[in-house]
Amino acid sequence: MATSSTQVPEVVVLRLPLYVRALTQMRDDGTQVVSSQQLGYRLQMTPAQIRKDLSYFGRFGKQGRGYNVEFLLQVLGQILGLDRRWPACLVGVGRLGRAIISYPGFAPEGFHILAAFDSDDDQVGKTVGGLKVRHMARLKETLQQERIAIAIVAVPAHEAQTVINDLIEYDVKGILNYAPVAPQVPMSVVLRNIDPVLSLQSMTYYLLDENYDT
Amino acid sequence: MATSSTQVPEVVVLRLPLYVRALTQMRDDGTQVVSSQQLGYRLQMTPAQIRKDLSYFGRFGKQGRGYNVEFLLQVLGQILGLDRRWPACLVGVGRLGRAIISYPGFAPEGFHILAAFDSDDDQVGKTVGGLKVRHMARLKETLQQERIAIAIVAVPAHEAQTVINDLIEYDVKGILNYAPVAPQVPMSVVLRNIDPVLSLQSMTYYLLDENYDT
DNA sequence: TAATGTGAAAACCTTCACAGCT
DNA sequence: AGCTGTGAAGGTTTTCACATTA
Repeated sequence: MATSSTQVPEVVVLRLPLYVRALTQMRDDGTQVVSSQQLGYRLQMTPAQIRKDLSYFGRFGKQGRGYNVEFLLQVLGQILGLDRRWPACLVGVGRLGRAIISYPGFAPEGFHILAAFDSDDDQVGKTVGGLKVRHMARLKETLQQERIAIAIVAVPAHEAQTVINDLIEYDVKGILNYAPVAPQVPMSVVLRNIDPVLSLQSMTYYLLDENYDT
Repeated sequence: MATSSTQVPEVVVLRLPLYVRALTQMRDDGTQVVSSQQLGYRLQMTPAQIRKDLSYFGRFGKQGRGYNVEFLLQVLGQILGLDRRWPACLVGVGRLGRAIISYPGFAPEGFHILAAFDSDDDQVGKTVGGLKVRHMARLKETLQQERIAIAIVAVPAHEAQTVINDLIEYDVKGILNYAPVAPQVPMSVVLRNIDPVLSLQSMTYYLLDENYDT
């Protein structure tokens, strides 16, 4: 229960969802107990790292046995806040935005897109994926009414920073940004970028012949 | 020119595309010279880090002045292999796959999706985003003919590992994986995962009140 | 003067190795 | 016997600070 006073490294927090994934699948396969060894094998990481990561939050295993999958899942869910609903909104209902709205992977994990916005008057009023598109002018009002803390941004690159500034002004705390830019946000706001082109551009470095190992 | 014998840290390689992005925009804005200070401000990182990162590859700046934007862009493009075309293929033409095919951000960066595959016979033969969908059985043949080294995977989670195994068998060297799994690949293959749910699940940790700083 | 490039120091993260519990 | 939890060691990455050069 007692949150450790030592600050948890961000890399550790980034790995926890990976553990949740693997554990969920193991549970669905009927596994009841798992060792750091087994989990590590599944995720291609060392058992020591998994144990160390978990130790930042408490002592969840049983010596000689391992971790109870169900229990560990519950604990990790609580640590990450996955035991709640997270209302979210989408800004930008172009091709990408539409794909995001219809993506069926968010809701089962508790992320519910409750509103969609666009600055294009031709889009406003239309229904996309069951949501009536609202004008950006209604951002503030909607965020407050629906208690939305998370925004997903899928607008053109040149509009992203402006949109993000608005979102922050209206108290959004987390932003999942799909626009190919590196937005500036205050430290109090959590930003995650989804950028396949950047991923490809670092990948190619390793595909060049010059960089193959001897 | 001479590739340094010291191995470049992966974190550094992951940051280079960020520099490319920022520099490209600066160039388009008419900036000709930039200091590590200015670039750092733009990307929210320390000037020292930028200088150190670049120093792994050579000496590209001028003391007292900074870096020539155009020149640095050219150098970084060469280091990352962005000065080539990268033929790629897509596996899985469901909702997500279709969105990826129509995403206009890949081609301008040299990533060209030349073929699309699906295991669903109802999809095979249809045209999606200008590409005729091929059956998975034609994977090997096509990859070799088109000299494709990069595959984009957008199949359901439970099919991902199988598809990826095939791709690797047929000599794909880089995989951009959109399926919500942690696939196992040999070290010789470069894997990048795009997983918005994982991003959200680590974000929420910081949105919980208990974790706010005093 | 102004900014790079870089050894050295500091901070950070991972792995080791083993005491201790089941 | 087997595996966790964890200090300590080891390795990596970031930051500092300054000699150097345009």
